[in-house]
Amino acid sequence: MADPASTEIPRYRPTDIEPRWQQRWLDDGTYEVDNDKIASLDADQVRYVLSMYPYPSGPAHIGHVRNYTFGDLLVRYHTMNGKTVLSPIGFDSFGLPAENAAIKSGEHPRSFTNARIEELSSSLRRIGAVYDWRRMIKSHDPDYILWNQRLFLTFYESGLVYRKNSPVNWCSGCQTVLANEQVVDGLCERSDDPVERRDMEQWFYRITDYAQELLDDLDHIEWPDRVKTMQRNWIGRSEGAQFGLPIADADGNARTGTPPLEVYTTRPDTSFGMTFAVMSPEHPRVDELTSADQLEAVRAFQKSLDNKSEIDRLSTAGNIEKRGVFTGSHVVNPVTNTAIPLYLADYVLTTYGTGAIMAVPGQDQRDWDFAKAYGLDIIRTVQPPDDFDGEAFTGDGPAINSANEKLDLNGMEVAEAKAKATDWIEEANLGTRQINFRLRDWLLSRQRFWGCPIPMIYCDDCGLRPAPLSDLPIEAPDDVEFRPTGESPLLYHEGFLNTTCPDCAKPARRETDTMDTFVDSSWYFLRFIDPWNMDTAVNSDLAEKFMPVDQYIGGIEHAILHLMYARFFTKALADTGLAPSGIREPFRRLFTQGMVRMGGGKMSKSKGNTVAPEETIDAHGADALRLAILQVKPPAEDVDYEDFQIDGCERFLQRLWRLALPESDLTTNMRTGELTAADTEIDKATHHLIDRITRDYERWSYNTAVAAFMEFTNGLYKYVQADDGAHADTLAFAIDTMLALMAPAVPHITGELVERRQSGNVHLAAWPVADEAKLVVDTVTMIVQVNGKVRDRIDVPAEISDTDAEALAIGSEAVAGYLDGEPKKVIVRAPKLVNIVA
RNA sequence: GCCCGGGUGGCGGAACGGCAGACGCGGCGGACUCAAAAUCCGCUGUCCGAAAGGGCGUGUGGGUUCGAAUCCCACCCCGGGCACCA
Repeated sequence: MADPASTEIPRYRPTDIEPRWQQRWLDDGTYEVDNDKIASLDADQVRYVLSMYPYPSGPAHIGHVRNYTFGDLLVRYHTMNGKTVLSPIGFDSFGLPAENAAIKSGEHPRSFTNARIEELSSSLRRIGAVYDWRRMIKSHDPDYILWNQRLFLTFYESGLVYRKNSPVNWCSGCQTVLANEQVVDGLCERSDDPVERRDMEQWFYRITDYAQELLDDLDHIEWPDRVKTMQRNWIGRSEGAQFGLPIADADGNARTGTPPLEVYTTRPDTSFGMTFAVMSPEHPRVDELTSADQLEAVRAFQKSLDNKSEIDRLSTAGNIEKRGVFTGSHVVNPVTNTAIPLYLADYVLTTYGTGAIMAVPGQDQRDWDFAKAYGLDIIRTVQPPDDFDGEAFTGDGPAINSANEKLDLNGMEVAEAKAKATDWIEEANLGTRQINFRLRDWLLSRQRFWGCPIPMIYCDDCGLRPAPLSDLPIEAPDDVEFRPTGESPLLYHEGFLNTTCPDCAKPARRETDTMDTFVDSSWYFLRFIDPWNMDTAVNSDLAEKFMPVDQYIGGIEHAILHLMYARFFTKALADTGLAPSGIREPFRRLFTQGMVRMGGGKMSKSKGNTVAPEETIDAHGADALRLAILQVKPPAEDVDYEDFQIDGCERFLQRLWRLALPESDLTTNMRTGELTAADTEIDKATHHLIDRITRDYERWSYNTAVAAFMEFTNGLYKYVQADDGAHADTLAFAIDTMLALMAPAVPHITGELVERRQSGNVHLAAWPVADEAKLVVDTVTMIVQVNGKVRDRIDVPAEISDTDAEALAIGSEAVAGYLDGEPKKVIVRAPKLVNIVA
């Protein structure tokens, strides 16, 4: 016999309720922020929550969903806390994949990209993420191109832009430049031709001007320590000395009239152990310093590096024998006054320091390996400890073998020896102390079509000229043909190429390089503040209100490049007057969420292992998917898609629905009147839930928040099914409170249930506040340990004194058997623990 | 190779230096059902034991501590980044 009541209960059908709520959020403009209302608000009433804008690769994959769920939860949470929350969205819409698609299919990247943006926008709406869509920015919007180009020109005027030669990956078969990603095992992924390194004149941003500030300001932002550490290491500040090694003549004496070879070292204290020197194979003085009989070997060595990546070159794996070559020349170690051989080695880079090093095999493992391979001398200048069984010794210890007539370091520890050696180098006029950074200037030119054109003009008479502002935006043309080789169509488009010189009005040609897409993403967060403004790139008044971004959310894979470039842009914009000078950092707090992996590897469009959320949403609903994302792992960690527990989450939402629905079969008979002990328990648990969820949301512990919801719901099921049933008021408060706490996580079902319970719009409701008095616990389970092992548990009053706690523990029968006479020591941590050391 | 993370039951995970394994998945059992599904309730680290109870247990090896998953050192394995994928 079927229960007639149960058939009448409306079922939880996410596909029925979710679209309605999504439409409502759009229609009501709940998450839109009007700039004209911002002026009257205090900074504390305004929040700026931003998830990194996505590259539009098509419909969202599950990695996107994870990212945007975290951000959406925060937007909704802060909104319920009474804040005005700026939550914009945009698309990083320039880039290689659209160009590759164009080469394959002939479809113009613009229409291709716009279609992908539509798909991605639609999936973002379908997961229930809320944005102020009116502020949408696409990197390829003409307006955004215009301001991007204006910023470039302003930086150019300020001396933050320059040109120099730099190597690119060149495919001789395709006659085009390849991205690193397009080089597979040294071959072109399109044509399989070998890829060589070729020098080209390219554009750079002078990010190194900001190296010290980029380093220092890390101390003032709330970012994960690991990201700060990665950025510090990337900037790579080192203190050392730069000095000259005189070129030796045939007799081994310093040659006159030839400038010495400049080297940089962080360990000037080890100079007495310098037994050879090494130049980068690209060093400008290689030709000058190569002897006739070594010329052939040097040329062959240089040639062998054409197809070697920097990672290969810096790697210490592989046989060192083929990684260097003797130049045939010697230089003089100015400290020992002896001639030492000069080599080239692949692991010395022109981009760092002076492009030449002094080699000290005794204290540097790579130099040690090199010395062994080439039969060079090894002199220790730091005494290793007696039990040291390694090769090069890089640790601290007293200096040895380190004295000449004027300088004696022997016996000094490294720091002292370093200071003294540096002083001496300066006094002896050999060189100067020097701070170096590993950070290199930002190469922003790309030999591509689908990017923001660099607004420069080449005139045969006037040279390089900035494009006039009236030309902006300079857009990539629509009538282009993509060649199968991947060459940029800009190189052949006469309409784009031909212009006139802004100075002499003679025919001139446009720059065909476009900007790195990291340029677009380096300031979009500033444009979101007032994307409609056509007077200025950044609305400074509003920027003062909104900036810095209170919470920036994105993948850990952006820990270095994007986040460093955005920090640089923010500082440069402030210094060039384009943004308020006080805004030195873009993102006050950063959260880097882990990646969603598939079969253990990174999920990406290029690997073809993405999972579309659409089917999951159709089958289980967006709320179940959101909940599964929150539940499966701490947000900071990588997660395998296989581990998502959608079924369990959907089941939980069904349980919630059944319990919270006004016509629930579980709540047909409820008590009123006097509260019982059980009611008080539930009430206290409700206040504890408020406390716990608030703290979990604040500390990004969403998986434990979901556990708390499930635990609480299980408790309520027991409560309503108990013999004496639930008290109507207690239960209503418990359920309404939980729905409010869950609203940021699962916005559709909570919106629907609260509306059906006639409790209003949960998303506009105030965030619940716990009653401190109800959080007080009066009884605690005290742990009694003997030698660190748990032997008893005793319920004690929360305010128990140390003396009483100890007496209780010693008197415990369970403990007696483990004690042999007087305890040696008793550690008391009342009321939680007593440890007896027997 | 270098820089940065991570490693806890069958699985995802929880745990201010203080009860290891919350919560979920899976599994097992029970209730309901003619039956099944769904739902509801219970059990579920491992070894010994009928049970009570006890031993062992957080990648491996050492250390600090009254007490270590947590702090330190070394090693192994997995992931991210390495400057033109974004």
